[in-house]
Amino acid sequence: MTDFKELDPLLHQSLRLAVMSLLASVVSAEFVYLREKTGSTAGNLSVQLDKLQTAGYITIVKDFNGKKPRTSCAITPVGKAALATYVTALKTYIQL
Amino acid sequence: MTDFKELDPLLHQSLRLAVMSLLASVVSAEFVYLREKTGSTAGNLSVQLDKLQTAGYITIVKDFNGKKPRTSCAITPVGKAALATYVTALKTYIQL
DNA sequence: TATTATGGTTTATATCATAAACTTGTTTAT
DNA sequence: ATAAACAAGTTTATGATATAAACCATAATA
Repeated sequence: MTDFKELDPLLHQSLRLAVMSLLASVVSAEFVYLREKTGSTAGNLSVQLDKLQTAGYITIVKDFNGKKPRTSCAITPVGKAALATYVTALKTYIQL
Repeated sequence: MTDFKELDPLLHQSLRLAVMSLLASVVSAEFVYLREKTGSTAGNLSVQLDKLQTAGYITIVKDFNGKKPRTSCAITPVGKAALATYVTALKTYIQL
């Protein structure tokens, strides 16, 4: 130790990190599922998903499931790489 | 998984986490040492140390080393416990 | 036809992080 | 002796961020 590596500010936020964590292990996940799993409000989730998409960390696809709107999210290779880098950086702060 | 545990907002910030990480493994450390190790500005460090002290996570003692002012910081038991809890919570977000 | 529910988005505000400016005192140069 | 530069911090101004509340659109229900 040490030389603390910079922590990607986009991932260093609990809701966004939780979303990325969830998306890392599945092909894709729906908005409602993410909201329930994270316990977040829909508004907050909507804002944070936008930021992750803008950064290229996830893709968001909207369609309809019958008559209901459906928002599906998936992590991108860029997002996976960023998450891996983030975890590596975290290890310069805490012993895992 | 999962049930993401809440991340102590006081520790979920890079400079404060770096400081706590440094203090966790020593009896005490001086302001200048912490500034150099973290690469932070003095102003930012000053503010963040205050917050950690206010939370009871560290103690700050001021004295003089010859004629120079000296600020020494040490982690408290409360701070150590909070750090341990934080690490545990982090593990609900990332696989270690 | 209201009313409630579903699936979100927009935006207002309060908090936070940070650098810049400042303070207090010391050492060095002139 | 005076001025200039340095050391160790602190204070503050402001820009960015996180979040809940308010809102919108459509669908199902009473």
